[in-house]
Amino acid sequence: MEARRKGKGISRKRSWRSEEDEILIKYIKRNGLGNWNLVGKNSGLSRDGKSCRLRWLNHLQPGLKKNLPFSEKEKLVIFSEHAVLGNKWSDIARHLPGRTDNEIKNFMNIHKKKCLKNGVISIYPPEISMRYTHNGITEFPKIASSGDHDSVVHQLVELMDLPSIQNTEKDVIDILLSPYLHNPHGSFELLPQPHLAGAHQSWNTSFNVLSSEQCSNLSIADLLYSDYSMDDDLDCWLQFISSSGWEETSLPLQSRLLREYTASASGIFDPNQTMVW
DNA sequence: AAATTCCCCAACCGCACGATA
DNA sequence: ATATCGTGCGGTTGGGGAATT
Repeated sequence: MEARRKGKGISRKRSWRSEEDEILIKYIKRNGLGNWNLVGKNSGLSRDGKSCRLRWLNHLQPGLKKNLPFSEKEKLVIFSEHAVLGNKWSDIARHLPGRTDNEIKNFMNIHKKKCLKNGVISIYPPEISMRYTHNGITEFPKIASSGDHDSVVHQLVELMDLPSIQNTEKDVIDILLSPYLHNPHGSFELLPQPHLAGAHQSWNTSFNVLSSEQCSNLSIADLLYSDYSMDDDLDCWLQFISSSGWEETSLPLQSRLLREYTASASGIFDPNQTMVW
């Protein structure tokens, strides 16, 4: 009635009361799991079978880790499986005892939303996305959310305020990557981009300089997690690039060139420094 | 303190698929 | 072969508490 008065129509949602839960649990204890439609009809609940099934699976069945936040290990499993399976929530849930598909779906949807809001393109932590980097080529991780591919790319284009490019993933990636390719110290660095402010915070990690080997194995996703600002010495770097035949070289060779260059650079960069997450 | 906005998560919807009649 | 039913799945919605103004 309240909803109707507010002109929003009648709400379809009705939360389960504890009395209803008790009835459902008793019914299933007595009759076992079987035909959910019969549960709806015979339990005395004014709920349909689907609703009963959902309530049981997501909240009442034994062994659920209800009210326990996902552990870091569980999160890693989710990301790892999602990178392979995509939105196959029930398949992912099979790897996590006590967790439901709905729970995982909610977690990922919230996570994706945060990534999108913060301008983080890769939804996966680097340790996951690096797994899918082979021979220097990374399969770009799935981005965000609902909607078809084009609409996702369109979202990105809007989000990143890139007005005049084609709506293709390649164009978006090219533009996203371009700032990194001009770093003079052998580490890939991110140009100042206000729309990416705070992006690195999503993993609660710190990101130090990468060694050149690490750079050569980096994925787009990993690059997008860095939060370094552009170095002033751009001209020097560009000069090095143009004289090195960089464009024609293979990734391993580029890696070596980077190493050589950084070794001769001002000492800001330590080629042996490791990445800290 | 009150109003508003944000965010999370439980509940719902529609569709696909397999089993059965 | 096909109609019906039950189940499972993924996408979406909206209630309500938390955070912010």
